[in-house]
Amino acid sequence: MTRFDIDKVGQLQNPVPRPNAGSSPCRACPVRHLTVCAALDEAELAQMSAIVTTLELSPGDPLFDEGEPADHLFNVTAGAVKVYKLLADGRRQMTGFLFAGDFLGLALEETYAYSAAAIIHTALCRFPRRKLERLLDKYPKMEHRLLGMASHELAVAQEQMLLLGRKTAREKIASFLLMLARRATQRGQVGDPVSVPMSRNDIGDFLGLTTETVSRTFTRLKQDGSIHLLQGGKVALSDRARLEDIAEGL
Amino acid sequence: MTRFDIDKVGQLQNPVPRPNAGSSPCRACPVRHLTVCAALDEAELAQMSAIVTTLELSPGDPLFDEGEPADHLFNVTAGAVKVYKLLADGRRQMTGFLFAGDFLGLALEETYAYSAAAIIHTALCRFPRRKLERLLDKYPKMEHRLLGMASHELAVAQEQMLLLGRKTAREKIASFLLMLARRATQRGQVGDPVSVPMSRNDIGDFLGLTTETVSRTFTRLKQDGSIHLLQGGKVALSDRARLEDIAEGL
DNA sequence: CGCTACGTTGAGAACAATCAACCCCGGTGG
DNA sequence: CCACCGGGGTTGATTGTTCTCAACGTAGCG
Repeated sequence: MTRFDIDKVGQLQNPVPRPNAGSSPCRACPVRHLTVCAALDEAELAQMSAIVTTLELSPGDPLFDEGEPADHLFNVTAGAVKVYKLLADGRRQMTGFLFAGDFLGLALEETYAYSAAAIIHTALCRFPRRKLERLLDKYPKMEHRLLGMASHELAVAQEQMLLLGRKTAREKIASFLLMLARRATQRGQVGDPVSVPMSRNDIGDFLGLTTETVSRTFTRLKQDGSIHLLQGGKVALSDRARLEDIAEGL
Repeated sequence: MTRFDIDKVGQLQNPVPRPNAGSSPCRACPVRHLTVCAALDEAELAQMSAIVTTLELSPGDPLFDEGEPADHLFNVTAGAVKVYKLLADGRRQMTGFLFAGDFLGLALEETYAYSAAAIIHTALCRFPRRKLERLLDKYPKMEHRLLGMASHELAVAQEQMLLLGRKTAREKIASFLLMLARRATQRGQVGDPVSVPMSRNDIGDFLGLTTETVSRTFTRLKQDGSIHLLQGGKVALSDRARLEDIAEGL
């Protein structure tokens, strides 16, 4: 399937933007308020529009691999992306999941420090790094906003270190579900039956667990009545207070 | 002991700077080339000098705690600092160790998202956040440099997630020693008998291990001939190539 | 000269990993 | 139309790495 399946990407409100379509595709961007571009005025937005192209990915499609020249930065406009690092023997650590409005490529190095691939059908904006950096020089306000985002990413990363280093499987899963719910709410989607579009294996690689342990832990949370597993990768947070307690280690 | 023990802080080349001493204490800063301040011209440096104060900490002294209003940012000029987060029941995750030249407080939020304390005798520069932010508005070049640093921190954090989520105790210790060595070299100190100023417990909380496992793993690496434990918390990397292989999971 | 903090080592327990079987579902092709 | 196949998910049995609990050694400091 190469055609973009709009039904699979619930959050996509508008027709898919085409590469360089119209005078200012960014103006109509459905996720603009969520991301870097929110800070831009008309003139800046026009400049962004001039350098941006859009692309779509099918489930599993790689976006880039660790070590490649980092020629582009991206903004997810719909769908879901996984970001990960690998060890030589294939062990994998997800470093993040990205959804509509999330920015990708903040590490402004010469090569990508991680790999990225689509989880489901996904639409992105792509910015050439060189050109974007030139814009940043011109508009410090954009750089300021980027610093704010990097700063927030850093806080998230530290929270994830706490999870990976010190939480039990049960606490990890609870934290994970609550994080997905919180982020869904932030971008205006439903947070309670929370959408979990990634596989058990992907979740395991995010939480430092195996597929089997993820599956078993879901089962036990279900038996406890803390959650309910629904159709289509949705999870109902039946007892959110309990989940919060579990996530905090109480 | 409240007096600053200069012998314990090998990297301190100059007399300890005093609060607001001289017209421009930053000009004489021994670690200026390592940090944000490297990018500054004379005028900017003078402005930094005007808002900076210095302070010293004894081993174990807290710098700030998670949740406190984030009124200050810091720059370590000598010594070593640990940064960590806690769970309600006392489980602790170090999110980083800071040495001379390292910047602290990049998360520009209203409150600190983590706690920080001195490991050994430590000297720091302290910047009021409000005033520094005003300087950032005025000098985009400084903000640019800060973004670069945040971006680098992000890459380091992702590497640490890989370590915490997917590496064995042995691989974690090897990675840790090599990281300390690399960073010591970068700031111009000796990297081979590498200085390890933090306790086994601190190391464990950084690597997601217990004191005992850290100790046992050191012992096994010593038995293998990969390392030698020396006096004064120094570790000789007897077989660095082997350590590199272990750290990569080979 | 003890006290305390830190480090090391040992024995046993526990949590998660591994190995393996099975189910379910969707897609494919006979 | 249905049998086959493959991927993802669940569950079970067993293993193993790391944790826990405990004892002991050592060094620094009052």
